[in-house]
Amino acid sequence: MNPDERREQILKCAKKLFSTRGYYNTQISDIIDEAKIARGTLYQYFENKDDILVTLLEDFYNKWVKSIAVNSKNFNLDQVSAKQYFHHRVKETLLFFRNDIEICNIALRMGMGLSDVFQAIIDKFEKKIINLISDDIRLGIKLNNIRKDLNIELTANIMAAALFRLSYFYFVSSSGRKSKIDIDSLSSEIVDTFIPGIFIPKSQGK
Amino acid sequence: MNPDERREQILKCAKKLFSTRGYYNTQISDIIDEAKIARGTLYQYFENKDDILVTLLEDFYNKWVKSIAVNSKNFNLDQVSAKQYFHHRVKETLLFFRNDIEICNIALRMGMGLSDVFQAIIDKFEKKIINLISDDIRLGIKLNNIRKDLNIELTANIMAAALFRLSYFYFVSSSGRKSKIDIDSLSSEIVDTFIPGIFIPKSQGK
Amino acid sequence: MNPDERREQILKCAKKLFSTRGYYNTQISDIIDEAKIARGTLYQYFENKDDILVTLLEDFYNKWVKSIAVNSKNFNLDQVSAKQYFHHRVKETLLFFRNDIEICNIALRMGMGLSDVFQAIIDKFEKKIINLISDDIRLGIKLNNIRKDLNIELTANIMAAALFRLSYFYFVSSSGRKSKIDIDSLSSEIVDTFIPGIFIPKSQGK
Amino acid sequence: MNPDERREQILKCAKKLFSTRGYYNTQISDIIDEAKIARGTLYQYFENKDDILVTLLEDFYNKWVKSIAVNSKNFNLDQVSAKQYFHHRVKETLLFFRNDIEICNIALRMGMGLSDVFQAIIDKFEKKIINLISDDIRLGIKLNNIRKDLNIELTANIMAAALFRLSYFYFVSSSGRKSKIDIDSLSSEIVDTFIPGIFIPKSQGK
DNA sequence: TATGAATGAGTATTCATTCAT
DNA sequence: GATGAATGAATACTCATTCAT
Repeated sequence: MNPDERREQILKCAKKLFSTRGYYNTQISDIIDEAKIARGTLYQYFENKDDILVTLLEDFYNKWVKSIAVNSKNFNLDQVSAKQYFHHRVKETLLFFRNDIEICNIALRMGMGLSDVFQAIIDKFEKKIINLISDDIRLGIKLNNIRKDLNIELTANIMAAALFRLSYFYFVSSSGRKSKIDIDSLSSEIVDTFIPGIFIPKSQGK
Repeated sequence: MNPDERREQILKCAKKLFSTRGYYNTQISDIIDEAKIARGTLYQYFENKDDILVTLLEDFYNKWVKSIAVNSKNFNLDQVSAKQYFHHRVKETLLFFRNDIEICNIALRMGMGLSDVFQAIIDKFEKKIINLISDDIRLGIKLNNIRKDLNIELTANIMAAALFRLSYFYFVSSSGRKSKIDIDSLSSEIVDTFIPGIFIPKSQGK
Repeated sequence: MNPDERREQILKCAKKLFSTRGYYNTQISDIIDEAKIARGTLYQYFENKDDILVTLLEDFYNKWVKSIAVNSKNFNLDQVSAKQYFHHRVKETLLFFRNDIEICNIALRMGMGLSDVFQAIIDKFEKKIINLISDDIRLGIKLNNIRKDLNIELTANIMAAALFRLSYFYFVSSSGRKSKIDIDSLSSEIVDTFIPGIFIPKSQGK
Repeated sequence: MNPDERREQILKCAKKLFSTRGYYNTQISDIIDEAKIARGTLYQYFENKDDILVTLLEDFYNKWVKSIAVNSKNFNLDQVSAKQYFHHRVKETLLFFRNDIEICNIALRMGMGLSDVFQAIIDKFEKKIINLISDDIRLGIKLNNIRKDLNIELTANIMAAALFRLSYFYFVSSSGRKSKIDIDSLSSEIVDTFIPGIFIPKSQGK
């Protein structure tokens, strides 16, 4: 096995383990066991444990940037509708993620590795919120407010994701911004984004 | 300070630290320094480090369940429109999250505490994807395909969140389900969910 | 409950626990739980954990000394045979030990408190040696060398105890004595002590 | 130093310390200091502190079982007298114990490691009981009831050991047996076991 | 006297990293 | 390059003891 292959093999094993157990719950021992190499060998290819994850994340980032460039190049905007373009973008993104689920699991902070005890509670919470949204959608369908052909599971996931992300974005990461966030108008904007795609238009809407 | 207060104080300090540095980068020493208590005191209130996080997460979950119950009770479905109901739900959720940003940061897996090196790369990636979507939206606006009054930042965040979450949901967490996911139809469903709320309807769409 | 009673109660609980789990595997918490008193109360009656065991052992020693004095006084050597005197001594000793099994368990170093894992191995070893001696005795009975009416279990225990104790006494505790121990003559003396009480005399013994 | 040697070295140092100070008064730091190795090295060879003692005890047990097998094989029962056989067994046992005094000290529950304070009281008690028995033997000799050539120290130790062990055996370890122990007959059996080897036969016994 | 919250020195254990072979 | 034994700083956790109420 030549150096490059060995390096790839270590990355592959580390990625698998990081994605499954999380970074902090994966030990160097686990990686060398999985890769069937000696402890010292790993340190010939990577400076330290951090270096492995940094390499994985950088690789992921670079592939992503490259994939965008390729996708954009192969696409002639003049020949497709806006909808087709949107569809294309979404599809390419999903394909890119599906192509390497493990690294996505790491990079999208989905499997950053809490022990099972913690994960269980978080899973319970997420299930609860998805169910709650699903119930609301079903109610809307029953009351003839929401499209009957809606994929409930998918919509609930999008909603939950949007609320999580926006909470994080507006309350945590941009907490230093000048203007305070107005929850009321934020809610309105979210609602307005989703309603047309989900709700059945009413002739005389209240 | 009575036992209940002390317990709360420890939880508060731990939450702050977990949310800032992450669970694995927070040491017991950090917590007791922050709380200005002795090492042993912490272990009179919590079995171990895990127990602290579990308590925080359980508390969060329970508060969430309780808040839903309260919100549902105070709301008379007959007297409001579907849109008002939707708006109410979204607003209450955002308020709940904003009310305790730290725990959300932990529970929503946003601040699970990676060291700065990793965080930097992930942030770079997220910024990239948000920018990409924003650029697409701006292009759509320029081409008169997308509503001019759209909150670009918010929409880009929702899109990104949806794509992350759905990738995780369909490729990772439900990887055991019977039917394979068809990326094409999944993309279509996503596109259909968003288009009506974002795009300007065309009489004769290209 | 008056102070003396409380003190006795603590000693009683501690003795029970020390005897069962051993000194090092019994915590102050265990004692106060068992005695149903507060942590601080214990320290009003005893200086520290050591003090409790020292008190128990000293009490035991003093009772023993006293019991000997009483037994000796009540016994008129002129009116009994040597055998009766021997029998009396043995009986009184056994009665004294049986009267407070827990403290004996501690003081006779039988239950000085190893965790179960260790105890299991030691028990296995002791059972093995007792069985081995028992088998030898049975063989002797079969070959008509040993009295048929012998209590095998009791004899095997005496033998094992003698060998353990003498090993300790001659090899460990008196290892500083001038003359080296001659194993051959030591064995002969042991054998000579036991043979007459166990073996069947032969007309022409080899 | 190869792995096996290192392992042996650690065991040797631990055995020495356990035997001298006792298990609970020996720290990992003491062992690594004694073995002149790093903290982590110890944990490469043993799972934890318990594991070291378990290994020592298991080794001891296995050596013992093996030694019995060897001794039995090398001995032709047909060519020796019962007394010779008995002598052989006793001698082999003593030799085995003397061969590794430290582990015996641990396994025979003689040196399970109490702090000096406790040990002092127990020693006082044991000395007292040995002296008492010795005095009785001397009295018997003076009164011409007991053999003049008796090794008083050895006999007193055997007696004491027998009484300790039997108390433990009948009052503690077999406390679950059906029939209650009759102290009187137990005493008689003990007396009968010892008298022939110790006492001078009388034509007309008092 | 009784209480039990608070203390912190002490202890076992982990695990990334090094380096001689 | 590859190996894996050795390292030791870092860390979680324990538990006898104190002391304000």
